[in-house]
Amino acid sequence: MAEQSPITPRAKDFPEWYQDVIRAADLAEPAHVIKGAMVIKPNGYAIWEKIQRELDTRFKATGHRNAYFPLFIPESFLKKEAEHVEGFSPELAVVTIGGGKELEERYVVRPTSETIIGHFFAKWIQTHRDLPMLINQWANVVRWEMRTRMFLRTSEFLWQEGHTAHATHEESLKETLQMLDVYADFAENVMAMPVVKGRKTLNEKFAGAVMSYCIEGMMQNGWALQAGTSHDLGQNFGKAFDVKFQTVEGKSEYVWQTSWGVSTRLIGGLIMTHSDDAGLICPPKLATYHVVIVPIFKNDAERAATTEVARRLAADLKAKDLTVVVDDRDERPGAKYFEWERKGACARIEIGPKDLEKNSFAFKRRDLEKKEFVPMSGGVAHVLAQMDAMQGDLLRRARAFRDAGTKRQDTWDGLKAQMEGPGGFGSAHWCGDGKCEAQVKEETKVTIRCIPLDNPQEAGACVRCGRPSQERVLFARSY
RNA sequence: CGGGGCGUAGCGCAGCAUGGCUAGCGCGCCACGCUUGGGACGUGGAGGUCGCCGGUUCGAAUCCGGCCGCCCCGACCA
Repeated sequence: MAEQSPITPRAKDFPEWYQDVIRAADLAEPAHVIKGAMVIKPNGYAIWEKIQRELDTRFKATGHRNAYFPLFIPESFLKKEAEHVEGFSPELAVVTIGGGKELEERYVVRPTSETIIGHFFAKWIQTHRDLPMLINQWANVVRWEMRTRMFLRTSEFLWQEGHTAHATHEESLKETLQMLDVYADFAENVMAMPVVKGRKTLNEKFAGAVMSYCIEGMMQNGWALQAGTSHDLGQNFGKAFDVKFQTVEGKSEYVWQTSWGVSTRLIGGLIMTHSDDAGLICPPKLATYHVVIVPIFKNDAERAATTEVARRLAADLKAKDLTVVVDDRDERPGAKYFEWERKGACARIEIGPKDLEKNSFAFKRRDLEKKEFVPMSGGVAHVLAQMDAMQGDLLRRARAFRDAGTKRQDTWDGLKAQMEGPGGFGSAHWCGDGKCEAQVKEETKVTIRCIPLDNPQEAGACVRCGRPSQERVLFARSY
């Protein structure tokens, strides 16, 4: 009776569990009045803000500068790169009327900004001295989706898109891989989400790119999540938008470009990597609430005493840059515990009459079962140490899960059995033929997530057709 | 775009095949009391143009017609 809207257990229905966690933690809700759209609520947006701050710092540290380009893109721009328009046209929102009048040229609501940025790069870049051009944009984009899932796929989403131009392919490729490393480092060290860095197959690459690279994570249901992409655009957009520069030798050449992005989808990945049946679990580096302190009392005198100590401890913790809430609402303690667990507070501290006597407090980490009693004297240090420990433990646990879910498969039957059963990553040989890849997808809904970078080269036979192969790729169901 | 479902209080639903008086229930919300070391309880209370438009009828949440919207399942995607 006490429980309001229970969270569906993961084992029973994973997608339902996912929605429940988002609702229980008050991260977001479907907009309902707009098809496929969502409202990111303060608890969810706070996570995005931390993601932004961390990434933005890393982008700046690698020499990039932020800029902002228009939301609307002339439809003709999209059409300048053949593969690009073909890839995106099914999911475009198009503006046909402005100010009550039919537009002379229709505007596309950006699904991504390569084209409009290409247009401006052409104006901004004249000589090799203007290169490299290193730009990032924080923006919203719209892709008209049939199938929506909160954070993972909505018709409008928030993201960051880096766009750079270089004098040589060597340089642009280096940039592409550098940003992939930035993403991977961020995913693991901030989100505590282990990822595989890899190269996309030609079927899976970005429309208009020469080669796409990605980081892939494994969610708790064994599905893969593409958490970030970095594209080597070659000279495709340079040629489409006539982005030329004069070389040192005085010759005119097209620039070599890259683009790379991560989106609010990361929040979905965060949820599906760490959370449990009790609700959200968030690594301290991204958590909205680090510590919640609940005073325990039986009468007004105890209330005053425990609340006073709770406030003092809260102040000490806040001084160490932790986000702390003293929950002194007139509710039963148990109800508060469940609420903060749902919302993903990293730790809970209880301070009751017995603690005042012993000059200690009760400490419970969100990701661990046990509750421990900590002397008030070293209390702050203990909490700080536990935040670090939790950050590390979450990554270790997620990595162990990912590794256990990654299996070498040398036969088609073996791979199929894994994909139809527990899922996870199937590491298997592939001949490199897109037809084989398509066949696999047709039969099992499984796709090649990536060809891991630094892949060991070994002789083998394609798991589908038996033709010779030099390396293994990762197969998985994906979002 | 094909298949299915739904629209009644903030949320979840009942009521509707057989029209009828003042439209119910659970949770949540507000007030007061009592409680507070893992989801308490009592009493009182607020809250609805029944998705929209039209029709049938003395009378429509309920029957008929149209429209709109959203969700879920399939082909595409960060």
